[in-house]
Amino acid sequence: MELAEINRISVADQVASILRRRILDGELPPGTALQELTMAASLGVSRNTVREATRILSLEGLLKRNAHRGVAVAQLSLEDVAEIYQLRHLLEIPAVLAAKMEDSDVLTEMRTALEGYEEAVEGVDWVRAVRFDLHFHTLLIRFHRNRRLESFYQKLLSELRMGMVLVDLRHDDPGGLVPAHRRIYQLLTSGETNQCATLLAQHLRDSESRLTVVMDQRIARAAAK
Amino acid sequence: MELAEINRISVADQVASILRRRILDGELPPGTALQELTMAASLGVSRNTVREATRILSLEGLLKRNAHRGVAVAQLSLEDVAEIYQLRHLLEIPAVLAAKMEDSDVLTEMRTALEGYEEAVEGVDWVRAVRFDLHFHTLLIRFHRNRRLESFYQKLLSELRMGMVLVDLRHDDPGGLVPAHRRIYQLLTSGETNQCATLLAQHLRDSESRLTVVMDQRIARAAAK
DNA sequence: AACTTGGGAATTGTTGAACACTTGACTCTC
DNA sequence: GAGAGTCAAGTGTTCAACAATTCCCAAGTT
Repeated sequence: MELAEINRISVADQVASILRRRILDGELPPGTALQELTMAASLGVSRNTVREATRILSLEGLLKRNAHRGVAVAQLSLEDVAEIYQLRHLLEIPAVLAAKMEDSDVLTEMRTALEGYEEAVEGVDWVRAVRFDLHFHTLLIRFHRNRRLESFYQKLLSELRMGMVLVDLRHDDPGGLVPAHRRIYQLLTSGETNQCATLLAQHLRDSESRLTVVMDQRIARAAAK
Repeated sequence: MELAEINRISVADQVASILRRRILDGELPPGTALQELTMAASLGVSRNTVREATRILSLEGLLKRNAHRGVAVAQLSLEDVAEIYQLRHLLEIPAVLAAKMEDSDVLTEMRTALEGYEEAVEGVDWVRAVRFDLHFHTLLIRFHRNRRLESFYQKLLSELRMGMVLVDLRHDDPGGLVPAHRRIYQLLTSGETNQCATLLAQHLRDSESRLTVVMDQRIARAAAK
């Protein structure tokens, strides 16, 4: 039986996926206004279907709806970043502390993510690097073995990613955070979870301040104009 | 200027709210199948609007969509309950540990919730009691001062509430958990957060086992039939 | 010149009807 | 009874229309 990949995904969900990818890859930068009719025409679907898709994405936090004013790609504020990083601490630290020897499946996936990260940095592919960076952290959360938490976390990091792909490369070094990831991975494989947790906390603080600095500059530039 | 409460909520959102209330109050028990046309007619709105509402609720986890098979009120499994309680431990314990003296606003709200809980139990109003019980715990989460976390937690407890309002009263004492809440509140007001955390952990285990027992019985009865 | 005041034009919110497709039950045959 | 064909019911999607709201711009007022 060759029923493998029959298209069982509704059109609305497919549209949502397409838009999600475009937003997360930076094709649709934060603030971009989206028109229902235009999108419907360009995607070859009806307006109703587009509305369903935007409804999905606005509940995910990627789009922002304003009644009668249309939807726009959400824009992270500094408060949003602080909130998200607070949650990252709250959720990632206990995750590594809960890591067990039985979690070798997660560890192998983390190795793959790590290698992808390093390759992307070598190839100067910023979008890909961010994707692998955040995927690595999503895998940390998997130590909790909790599906609801994973999907919540995915949503959180998606919001963050939206802000990160936009940072100007000239103001930050994409590869600067690779060594920290490598050490975290090593400490996990050797079972030194406590040491790993402290390193991770440091890494998160570092990552947050990098993002905050860049966003500060952007905001200052935007205000000056 | 008397603009106070102009209706700025879209019809779809209103429909979603109505359905949400009916589900959480147990009017629509888990497993109930819902038909788009029937709902549209009974609510006096169009089918498209109903579809938007069901989309919202399915993303919240209250409804479950099956392609071409309609939507039904979600049904909690024992695994779901375990997952949710794992998250309650992960999130509520650090919340009370983070409680500060400045959080008196939250404490006064907790007092109100506590009183409502006690009244509901006296009046043998199970639905109201569960609502106040879970609202009390939502307030604990507020110590984190994190809006994203609060909305996630609200969603989690909604799922739980759906299962709790259904428990057969003959198999459980609605008021059994009141004293624990009262003590938690007292320990918070006196700033004994560490002691409060251990009591809370015990309370959560207690609450989980109560729910699990009742659900086990329901499942056994359903299987026997 | 700054401020209001009306129009429209454009866009979203909502409706109703239509049609394609899937599902589930029913019947009919062997 | 088991399997194949049939059909009604319901969902997925589209389309066209209209109502409601916002935005913009020109005209008038002070």
